[in-house]
Amino acid sequence: MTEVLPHLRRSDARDNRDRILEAARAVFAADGLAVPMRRIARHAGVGPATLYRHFPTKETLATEAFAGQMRACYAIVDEGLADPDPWRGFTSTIEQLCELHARDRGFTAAFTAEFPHALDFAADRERAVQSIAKLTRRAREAGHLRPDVELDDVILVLMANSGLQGTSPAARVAASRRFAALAIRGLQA
Amino acid sequence: MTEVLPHLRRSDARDNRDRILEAARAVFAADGLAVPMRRIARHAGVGPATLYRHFPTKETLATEAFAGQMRACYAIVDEGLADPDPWRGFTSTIEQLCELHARDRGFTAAFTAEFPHALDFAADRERAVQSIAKLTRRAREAGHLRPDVELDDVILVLMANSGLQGTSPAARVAASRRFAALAIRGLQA
DNA sequence: ACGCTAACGGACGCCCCCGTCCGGTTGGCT
DNA sequence: AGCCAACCGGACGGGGGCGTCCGTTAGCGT
Repeated sequence: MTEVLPHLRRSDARDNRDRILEAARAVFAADGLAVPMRRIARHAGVGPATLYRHFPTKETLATEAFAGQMRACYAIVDEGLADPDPWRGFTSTIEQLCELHARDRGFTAAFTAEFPHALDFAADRERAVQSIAKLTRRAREAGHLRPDVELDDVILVLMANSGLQGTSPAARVAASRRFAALAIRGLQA
Repeated sequence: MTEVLPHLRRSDARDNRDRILEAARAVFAADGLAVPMRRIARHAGVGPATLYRHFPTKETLATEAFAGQMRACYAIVDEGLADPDPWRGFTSTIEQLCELHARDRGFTAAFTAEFPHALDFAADRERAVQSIAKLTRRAREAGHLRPDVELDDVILVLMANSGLQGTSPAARVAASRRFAALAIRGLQA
């Protein structure tokens, strides 16, 4: 009963955990999800066993590593919904989501293709998709989108955006920006 | 001097070569370029050595396997250029190219990302790109495209299209069709 | 200061893919 | 029919990623 907080890790363990997550974010963002676990371990200055102890699978690692990006996604769509102007809310959401995905190769892969077999993202993703649906409906009903535009069309745009794999991150972001503008015009009434 | 046709292979060799190419087309189309060479060999009912003898590298194999698709690409853009209506030529080219890429995962990868280090496609690709540029210019000058649309925008659309990786081929084609329509509207004046 | 145990990481065995060698097979020509 | 060279494919050694074990280190509580 003395164990009020039973699972506080030791300080070095916490440090390592943080370093691993930081390394994972960097490596995933640069080279996607298909990198060897050991590379992340090396980048974090940690042995393979330590990596596996903290994160038994790549899924668990990715889930935690991308938690921030996931929150950013929520923030973007929530901000879009909070905008009193339906059209501006819609367009800025699309633009920002596209840019976010362009900045991080790994997150894109994790978000769209989910994972070999369903990530913890599934639920989160669902929530985000619901919000995007709401955003889309609102913009359409305000007469800014073509009447036949559905949620699926917006998803289509986001998926297509993930195909923009320029060499440098800067090129990806630039391409993504142009693409978002083009896609928005394609959806507009 | 009796050797009028010096390099006619033996019949079994030709058969195997054909079977390998057929297998490569099937496997590449279904699962992309990142498949083990041995899987193609097994699918063709051939030993690994035979595969490597005919095609020393994956590049050489892919180049020959996709020769047909490459020709199809040319045919599409040439047909577009031959169309007296610049707009119809432009749109039908985009639509057909998108569909072609949706039907074949491997070809998409080979065409866009080229290859680890430049495929024989490079020259062919260049030729196709030139034609697309011509097609784009023509449609723009006819006033059907927004004045600021460049070749790069069309390339952007084709690259984005390659990001549409639905599970089934049918879903990919469907998504691709919708996407092409959306993109064309986005480029239109 | 000291011991206890959580935590570390080098090393191991496993599996899959790669590209090649070589003994056996078979098509094609006389 | 019989020869010979072109051709085949099983087998081999190398390399790399995987997930785990275990002897050692070092945080933390007393």
